[in-house]
Amino acid sequence: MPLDSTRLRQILEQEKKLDYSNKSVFGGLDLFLANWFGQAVSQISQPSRLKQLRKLYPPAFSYGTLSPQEREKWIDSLLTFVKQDDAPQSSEKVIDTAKESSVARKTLSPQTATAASLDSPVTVIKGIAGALSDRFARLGVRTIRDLLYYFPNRHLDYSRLQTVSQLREGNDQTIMANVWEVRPTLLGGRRSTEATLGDESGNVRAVWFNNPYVARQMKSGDRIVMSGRVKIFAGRPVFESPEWELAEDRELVHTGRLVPLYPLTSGLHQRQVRKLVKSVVDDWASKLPEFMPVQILRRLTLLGLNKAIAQAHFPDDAQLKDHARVRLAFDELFLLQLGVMAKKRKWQTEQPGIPLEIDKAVLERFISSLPFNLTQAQRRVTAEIVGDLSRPVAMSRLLQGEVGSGKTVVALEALLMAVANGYQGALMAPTEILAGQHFASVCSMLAGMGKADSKDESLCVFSGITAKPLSIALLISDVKGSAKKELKEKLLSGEIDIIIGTHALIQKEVGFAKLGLVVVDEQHRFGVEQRSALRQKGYNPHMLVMTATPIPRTLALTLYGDLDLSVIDELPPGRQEIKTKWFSPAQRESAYRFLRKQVLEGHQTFIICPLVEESDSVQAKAAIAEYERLSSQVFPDLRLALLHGRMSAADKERVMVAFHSHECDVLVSTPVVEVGIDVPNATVMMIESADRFGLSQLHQFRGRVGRGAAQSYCMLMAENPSDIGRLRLDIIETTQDGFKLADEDLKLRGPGEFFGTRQSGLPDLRMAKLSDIAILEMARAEATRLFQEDPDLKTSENRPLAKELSRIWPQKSGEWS
DNA sequence: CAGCTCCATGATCATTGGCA
DNA sequence: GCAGTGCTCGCATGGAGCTG
DNA sequence: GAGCACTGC
Repeated sequence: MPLDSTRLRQILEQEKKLDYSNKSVFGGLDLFLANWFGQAVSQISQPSRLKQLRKLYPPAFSYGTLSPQEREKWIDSLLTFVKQDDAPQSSEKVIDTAKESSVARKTLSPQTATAASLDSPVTVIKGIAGALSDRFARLGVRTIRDLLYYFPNRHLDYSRLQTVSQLREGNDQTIMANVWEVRPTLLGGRRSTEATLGDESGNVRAVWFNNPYVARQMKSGDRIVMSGRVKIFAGRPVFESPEWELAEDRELVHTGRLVPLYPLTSGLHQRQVRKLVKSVVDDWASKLPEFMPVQILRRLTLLGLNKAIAQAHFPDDAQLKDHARVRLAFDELFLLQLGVMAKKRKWQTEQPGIPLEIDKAVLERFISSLPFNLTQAQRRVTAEIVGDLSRPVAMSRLLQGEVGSGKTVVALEALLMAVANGYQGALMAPTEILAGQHFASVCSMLAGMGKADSKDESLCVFSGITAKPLSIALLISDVKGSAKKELKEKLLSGEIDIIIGTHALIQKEVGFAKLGLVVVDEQHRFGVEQRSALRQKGYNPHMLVMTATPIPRTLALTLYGDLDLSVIDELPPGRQEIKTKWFSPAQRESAYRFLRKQVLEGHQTFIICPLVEESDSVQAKAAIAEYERLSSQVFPDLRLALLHGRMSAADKERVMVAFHSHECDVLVSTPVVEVGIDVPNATVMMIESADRFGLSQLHQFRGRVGRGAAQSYCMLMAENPSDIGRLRLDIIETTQDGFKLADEDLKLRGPGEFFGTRQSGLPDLRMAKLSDIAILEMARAEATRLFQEDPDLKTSENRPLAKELSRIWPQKSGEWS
């Protein structure tokens, strides 16, 4: 039987930290040592070792009487002694042969016997059977590996060991103490437990409400480590339902260290999960194969996988915990990146695209027919897109640009190129309102260069632009049966050149004759799946995705690594700054006065009500209520209108049209307006509970005004913003740059709002917060590099990586671009 | 709205002692 | 498979905030 | 008291 020295080592290390003050154990080390050596003598059989032991601990030995220097020396020699004892078990060389026998003999872990693997169900773990495995399954944990990757939400810092006298009111307090007394008691009518414990510096009480059992688990005289919240009660410190465990136990799990806190589901207990994870980490973490190529590990000085996993759960210190997170986050982002790049390469090589010839004449004529000049950025982006179109590879490009930066013009250029080549183009918007607006603005842009011959509201034919007449159609659900049918037929026959609509466009019944280009507006309302749906239909058109949501470049490149990126980072000249200010409740009246004044001057205003998501009845109510309050009490004399996501499309449309034509002055709305209504006469955007929106979203709202010549304003109402809410408001007040705001947004609230990575079929990001740009960049750089060197990951060095990759990525890979 | 998860909350008595 | 035993480990409740 | 391992049918 090998000597159990972990406890001894803990104490000795502790003693070292305390500068050999003989305080690592209450009452001095001697008592403990006597005990330990007593056991040691009885367990050691080798004569030579016994002799060493006797020498270290002669009969009259007393640690307390040694000088600090002597103590240091003595402890060091004791430690070396103990290490010799451990050596055969932990030395790497011997393991492979020695392990099986020693493991089988020593730990009675049936896993090793019954060929369990990392992918075995959790039920092979001792302590998990039917009920528990179901609960774990609810958390997505089915296998051993899942459990290893089941990371804590956070850690509690119970690592600072204190004496009783040092205890202060507060959260993460830890002591090591003797139990003087434990008894069941009645607290607030509940059967509870109360204990008194003490060390040499004083006593503390601990109470466990509603928890009589503790009294039976703890005996007076036990030495325990206790961690938790201390409150001052009647002038004395008291632990409230603290965590605790016996000090002479083996390694501490629940106290006295950085303690992991796992997400739970009902029926699982923190301690239970912790214990299970601990045992799994101990038994299995070292068996995870390292898949990351060594050069990368070295170059970035990343932790090895085994260690990272272990440290992510039970870190030795905060720094290691961080290193572990970096390593694991890197894994996620790196694999994500590799996967995305592989997909891109796959579809680019497998399906040939349609090379379009660039009709410079048409392009030039279009540009010069516009009543304004293109900005530098627009020209640059046009060139990028045109370049893509002319290649025999389907374009897949993300076009970012602020509201009002002129994305639509660029899109239209691309569409014209498709048409000039005899192909069709489609423009898809997230809502019907927007589709309608796009239709209108596209028509008006074209009006400058050709004669319009508008057949009806949903079909417009231009002559004089391209060789044959150019027809543009709007396909939305408003278009009635017969007309709709006709449109579809014309689309199929190729008679319609450009079609504008919503998701309906990619629904099954709609077919195209020669689809050459698809432009998708507002990416974030548009799933990756929808994009790929088109490809599934056998078309392989060029694709341009437009978004007004500024995504920081690195993030965009990673999440949408399958897209190329173009940014219009310049606004047309003469764009005004929108004056932005937040109002406290006390200033509400003056805000209303201001708003009224603007209306009286002939302008229009928006009021946004606090809805997080549309299509929710509760929230619709909020908007309705606000609308009623405003129209009856605040602005009875003004013309108000209401818009929310619960209304039928036709009603929405009607309201929009009415507002657009200035039949009303104030539009009370849910965030549906976020995605674009163009009302140049609107000058005020008032946002209720502004602190509940993300910066980017606020910025989007703000983009709804200031589209005309008049000075425009954004008024942010916030009842009592939290600190970070307040911070956000300050930022948006002073910043007009959407990209900066997006960055700030990431820092302040993480990427959740941005895009759920979840629904997109991408692998989970558990450890990686997309806000750690540094890791993102590393991952991207390494992935790019690797992809260049060995795109198929077929060198022996990269094989394990390939395997990991295919494990992480959902197999149904054909489904999206 | 419903279903979940997470988090904070929950409660007192008695008692003290010995000197100049 | 199922029942019985003995084991270890165990709070209950309400409100808050999030998500389908 | 819930769940689990283990035992004995």
